[in-house]
Amino acid sequence: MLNIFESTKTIREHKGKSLIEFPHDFCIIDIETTGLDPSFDEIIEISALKIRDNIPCGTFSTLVQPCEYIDDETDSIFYVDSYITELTGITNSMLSTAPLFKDVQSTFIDFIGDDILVGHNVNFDINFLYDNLLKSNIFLKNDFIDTIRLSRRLLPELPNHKLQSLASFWNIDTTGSHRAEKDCLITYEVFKNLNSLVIEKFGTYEAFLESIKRKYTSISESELIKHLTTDKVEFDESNPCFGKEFVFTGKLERMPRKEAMQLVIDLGGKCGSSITKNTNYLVLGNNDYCGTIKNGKSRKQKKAEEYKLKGYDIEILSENVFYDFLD
DNA sequence: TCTCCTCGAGATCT
DNA sequence: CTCGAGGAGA
Repeated sequence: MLNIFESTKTIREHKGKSLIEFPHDFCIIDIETTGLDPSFDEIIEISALKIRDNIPCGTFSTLVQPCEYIDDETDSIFYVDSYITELTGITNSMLSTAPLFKDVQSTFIDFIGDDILVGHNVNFDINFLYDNLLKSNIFLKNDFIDTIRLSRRLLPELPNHKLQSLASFWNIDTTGSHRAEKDCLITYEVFKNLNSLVIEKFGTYEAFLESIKRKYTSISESELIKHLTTDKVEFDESNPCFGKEFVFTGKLERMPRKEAMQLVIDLGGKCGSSITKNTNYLVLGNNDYCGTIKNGKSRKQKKAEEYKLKGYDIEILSENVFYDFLD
C-alpha cells in the first residue's frame, strides 16, 4: 500500500546509521555515476579501500556498464555524455567492455563485508549502491561515516567542504581525481587529517562527541549580542546610530545580520534581540523565506508597531534606510 | 528572556 | 547535513 508520505520521500529500509567515530578498521568507498539522481542515473565505477589498523590493506575497483542509449544522429551506442567523460575521464569505449552491476555486486559485498563505510558525502554513494542492490533483494545495511559531516564540524571556517578543497587544505595530491579509486585514497588522507584535528581542537574524542550531541549548534541571538564588542573608543555623537538601540528582523539582503550589528556597535549604538521599551529602531529584512510567518509581519514587527502607537520612541526602518543611517 | 522546535535554503556527491 | 530565521511556551 502506497501512502502519500512515501511518495514524496524515498525511504530506504534497513539502511545503516550515520556514525561519528574514528574506527581503526573500515572501508572507504566511492562511486562514479552518470549523474546526481539515484532514481535516474547509473553507476559507472565502484571502488573500495579496505583499512585495517588504520592501514590500507586491499582495494576493490571496477568499472560498471550502465544502460546504453543510441544517438539518433550518428546511430552509435553511448553510455555517458561528454560532461561525465570530461569530469571523470571515463569514456564510452572503456564502458563498452565493462561488467554489469549484477556481475560485480557479490564480489563487492563480499569485499566490504559488514565494515563501516567511510566516504565524502557518503549518502550519495550509499543511496546509489543501496538502490542497485535492492533490485536483487539485497539490503545494504552497513553503517557509515561521512567525512563531509566531520569537516563541517571540525573546520567550520572553511569557505566550502568539497573533497578537492579539503585535499588542497592539507596539500593532498589530487592528480587523477574523480576516478573512484583515487577519490578513495584522497578520502583516506582527509579522514586521517580529520582524526588528528579532533584531538587538536577538542582534546578528546568524548569532548568532540559531546559538541556534536548538542542539537542546537548556533548560539542564540541574545548570546551573540553579549559577545559583540568594538575597538573604537571615540564615537561621532552626531551619527543617528549613536546611543540608539537596534533590533533586526528577517534576512538582510546586503550582509549577514551579525555584520550589521557590528556596524551599529562600531558607531556607538546598541543591539537587542527583541523589542522592548528601550528599542529605538527595528530594521526590516526580508521574510519571504519564512513559511510560518503570518500576514507578512514578524512578531518583532507587530510588537514594534504596537509600541509606536503607545508613543514609545521607536521607528521601523527598511533595510536601505538603515544603510543611509550608517554614513 | 530563554529553551526547544520547525522549516527553508544552500551545500555536496556525478 | 548545517545554518539561521521565527514561533510557541515556560
